[in-house]
Amino acid sequence: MSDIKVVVLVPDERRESTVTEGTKAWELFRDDADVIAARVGGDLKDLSYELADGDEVEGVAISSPDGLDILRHSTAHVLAQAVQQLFPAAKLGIGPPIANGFYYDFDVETPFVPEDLVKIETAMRKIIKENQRFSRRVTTDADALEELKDEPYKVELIGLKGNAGEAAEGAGAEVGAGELTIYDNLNRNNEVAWKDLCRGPHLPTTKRVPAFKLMRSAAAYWRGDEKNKQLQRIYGTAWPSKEELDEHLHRIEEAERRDHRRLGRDLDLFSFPDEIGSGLPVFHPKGGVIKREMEDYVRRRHIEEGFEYVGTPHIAKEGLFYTSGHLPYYGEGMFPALDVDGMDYRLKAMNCPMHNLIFRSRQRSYRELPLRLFEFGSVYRHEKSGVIHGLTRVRGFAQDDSHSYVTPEQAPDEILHLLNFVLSLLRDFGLNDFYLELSTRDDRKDKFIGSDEDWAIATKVLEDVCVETGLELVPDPGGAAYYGPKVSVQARDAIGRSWQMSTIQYDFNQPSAERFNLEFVAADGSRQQPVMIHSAKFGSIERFLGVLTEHYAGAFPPWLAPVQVQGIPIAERHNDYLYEVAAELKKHGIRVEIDESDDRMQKKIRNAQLQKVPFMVIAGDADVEAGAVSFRYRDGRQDNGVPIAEAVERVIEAVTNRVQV
RNA sequence: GCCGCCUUAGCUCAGUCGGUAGAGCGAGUCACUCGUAAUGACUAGGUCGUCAGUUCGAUUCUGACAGGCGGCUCCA
Repeated sequence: MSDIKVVVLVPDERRESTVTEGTKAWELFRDDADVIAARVGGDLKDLSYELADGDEVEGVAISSPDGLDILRHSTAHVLAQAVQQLFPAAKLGIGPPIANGFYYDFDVETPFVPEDLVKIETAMRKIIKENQRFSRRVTTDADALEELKDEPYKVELIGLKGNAGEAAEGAGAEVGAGELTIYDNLNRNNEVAWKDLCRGPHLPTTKRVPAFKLMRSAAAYWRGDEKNKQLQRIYGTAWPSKEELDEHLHRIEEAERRDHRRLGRDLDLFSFPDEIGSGLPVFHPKGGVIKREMEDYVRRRHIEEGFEYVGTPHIAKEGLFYTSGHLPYYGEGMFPALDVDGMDYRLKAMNCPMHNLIFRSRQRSYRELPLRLFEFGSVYRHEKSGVIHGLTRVRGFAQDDSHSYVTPEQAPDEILHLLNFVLSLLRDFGLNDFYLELSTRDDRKDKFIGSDEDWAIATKVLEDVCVETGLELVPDPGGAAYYGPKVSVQARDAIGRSWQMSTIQYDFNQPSAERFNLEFVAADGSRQQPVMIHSAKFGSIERFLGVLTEHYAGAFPPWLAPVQVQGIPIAERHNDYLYEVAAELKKHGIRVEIDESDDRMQKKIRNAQLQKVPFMVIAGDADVEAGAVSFRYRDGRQDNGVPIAEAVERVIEAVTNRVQV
């Protein structure tokens, strides 16, 4: 047996090494228990990979991004084996790793119930304990088809191999594009305990799954198409250690604690009365304060940025939405027609057609451009019943919607202007972490209108502007509106979740002669067609309020807080004194309430704390005598003996500067 | 829209193997007037989501509908 040379890549070092032919990758990393796979010349391999002369080999640690995927995908195999053990009739779908975990789809007669998950988890632990070896075996299409003839979904995937573009998301983990492989799970006697079509790589053995948990089961369409059969999907999570699993579960709890639907009730912000209908929120007085503050601020900023505030009705004759193209392309998203004296009216699902009519209401000159129209437009969308979610997906909402009418030459500057404006607004509301998404047309021509050339121009304009911001840019093919491409701003919240906020869309279709036939008179006296740029800064006021609630976990910055100052008298005789302090604050527009219930002051502090009021001013005998208050922040910090004037100043300062406390 | 689960007091939840229900918090009343996250006592509050069916009898079993939750699909 001859020697071969390999290079082991360790951080900042290339370590040349001579090994005998037939050496497996694991032998290079036997001292490092964290290494669960190898990257050879850029490709991920099992640790059982047999080294070849000249290979450059790097260990893949379990906690690296690739390592986590391998761990999770391997855990998905353990899940599938356990399911087929307990439910022999279950047919396998796909089982890829996903963010924080994995899933596996099964075709079973009866959906899984929570008790099933408990049993499956137990079976999985047994498989892990058995320390089965993941063993890779190269096969051919023909052999695999024969071997897996009882797995109809796998057979379908083999047929798709090579057409990765057509396969479902996640299917790449099964077949990939290269050679077809099957992974056998071998028990201690080297008998095949279970096998699955899979590209790999995998952990060396099942025992290398340190910590996992099954989360839930749900139905999912085969290959993500609602025309296909629904399979039963089991979601799980897996981590390099028990501690990391616990931290993950803790983060989920934290997210639940921030859930705006719960906080909306606890803080008395809004509700969804059944009598009104699904997805139709009402704002209570406290939610109304936040909503009003948001709207006032956003309206003022728009006007400062050169927008003109307009107003339009909630319904219109149906023909308007045929002119705009919304009914043919977006009809099922709109509420059914209302018959008004024999004429069909529709609740509007968007504001642009009405803004177009304002533009068209008289002849426009190039000197007026860019013409920027803005309003909080109430729109109604017939969202499918299963998608409605708190304030983030509703059926009736207000868009902070604007349309800029520009010459094609002005479009890039206007878009950049809008993008910078959007970002500065979001920052004012405490969101600082963004990336952009560019949604473009795909080749489903029936979903989009306009010429290839116009689409190309529009897409280029948006893309250039995106690049100019220097922000991370993620492509989203097929995500465009039917009338043009869009860029959306995705904001990450306090616990790292990203939300689609603002959208900016380039539209050369609605102004066209076949649609609204918008025109302006150019410098040379000719009539030209403007481009319109749609933009919504928050997307929807409702949704943004929901996102902010979760971002702040209900502890809004003082300028947005429904109650900014809670006055807490230590005994009843201090009420009047606090009312004097309150009067001083109210002179400056501060929202202040005095708790004059007969609760004890400890209870009053607790209540203010639970309501997440930013400031508490507490007064007892000592404070009255000194003409001062005890000034408490909601995080528990407190300064005693603060003179009234200074307390007022502190509150005003925080509110005016829109700082968080 | 699809699949599954759920719906009992304002909230969170017990409970009734078919004989119309309880707790804690909250609310109201009273007492207490208190120095940094829950003072005490008492009281009120529920056609058990809605409508049908089975039954002597349904909150409990069955069905439909509405609403919610978790996913899938969708999100102009």
